[in-house]
Amino acid sequence: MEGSHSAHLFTVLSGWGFRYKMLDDGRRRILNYMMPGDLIGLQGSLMGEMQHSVEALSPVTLCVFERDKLGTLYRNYPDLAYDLTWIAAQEERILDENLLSIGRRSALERAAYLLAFLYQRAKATNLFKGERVSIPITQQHVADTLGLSIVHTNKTLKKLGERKLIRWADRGCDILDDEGLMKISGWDGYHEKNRPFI
Amino acid sequence: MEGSHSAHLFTVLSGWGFRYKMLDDGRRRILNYMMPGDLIGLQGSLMGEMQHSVEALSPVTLCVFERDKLGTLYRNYPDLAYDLTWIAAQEERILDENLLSIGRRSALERAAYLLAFLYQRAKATNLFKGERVSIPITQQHVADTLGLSIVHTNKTLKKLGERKLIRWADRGCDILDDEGLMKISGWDGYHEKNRPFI
DNA sequence: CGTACACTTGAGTAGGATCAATTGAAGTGG
DNA sequence: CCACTTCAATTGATCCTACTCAAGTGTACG
Repeated sequence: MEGSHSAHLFTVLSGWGFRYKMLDDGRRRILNYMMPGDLIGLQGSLMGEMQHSVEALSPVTLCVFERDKLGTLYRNYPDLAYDLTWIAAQEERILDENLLSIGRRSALERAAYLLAFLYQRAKATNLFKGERVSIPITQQHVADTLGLSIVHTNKTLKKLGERKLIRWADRGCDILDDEGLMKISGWDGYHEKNRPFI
Repeated sequence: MEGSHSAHLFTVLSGWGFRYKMLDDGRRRILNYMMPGDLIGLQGSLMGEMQHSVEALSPVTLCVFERDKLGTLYRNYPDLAYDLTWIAAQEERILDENLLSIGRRSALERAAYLLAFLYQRAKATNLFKGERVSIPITQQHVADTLGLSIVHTNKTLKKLGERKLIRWADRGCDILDDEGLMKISGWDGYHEKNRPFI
């Protein structure tokens, strides 16, 4: 929860989750999604207090670090420290991309971007074992990520469905045409090399 | 420039700048503003290539690091390495906040947030020596930050001016009522403690 | 004196919000 | 096993915020 003083820092080992913030009036804003290899709570560890909340979308397993030992880690394991910074910088890069998308693209473009992005990230982390290629989110999640109303989100996703780019199952989305989504969104894909796994 | 392979990492010592990305159609998206104490090029240093461009808003002085020596720094100066991560995490926090604002607030709220935010950050970094309290940006910058058209940005800023919250000078904005802006934006201010200065 | 750039202003339009209902699947408890 | 609730997805109608188009002003500068 936002505002909590967790004594821990986590690495996601398996499963899906998301980071979000709430506004006073009850509206939720999803900031990003968490997948294996992501860090949870770095901000909290460095600055004393979580600035956002985190929630799971599927059963998740985590690796736990003691927050107090972060200083020790920096002193004794410079390579790990470097990896931590790398992951933080990568998260920053993703946020840049999201910001670009939300500020300057239409609803259809944004939706296409989000789904292509989630699909590609998930694929890069082996979240799709075998053929099952479904993203475990609701349309409300999409709306809260893109800053659209649910109604309009629904109509937008329906358009993507009509074009055979995705198929919306209950509580999940199947990607049918990754390339097609990227073309609509004007996004050139997720290129990440050598992500360290802590 | 985005895509460049700079051999350097910089710290801003004085002056204003901003980070941005361009879309194919020529539209610009400002991601964040840079002030004394900020890092430029960490992403580029860690991942080999700049993912965004940077531009100055006023004369700027920088402190230069050799990118190659980042490994050495992590091995020999763990405290500095820790500070680097701290700054990266802080940037992430600011991006979260921007994302929240852009996705879930009206034009007036967003504009109020942006100006209050810039004002408070600048104040925290001693950018305002003496009485001169002016933010050196054009309305085009505001538009490209908030994802609004210039026309609508102009009308929105005018409203803030009518309410005596700001005064728009040519190429600059004076903040008259910081509290009032925060109230409109529904933002509770910039609380940053102990930022390291590298 | 001409050009460029930042800022203004007005008119018409459209993309997405809000309001209001409905369907359908998945629990849950008696 | 069936009524009852809940939550996700869907659809239609109306409204309004912010966009686009189109001019115009004022100032700085070569």
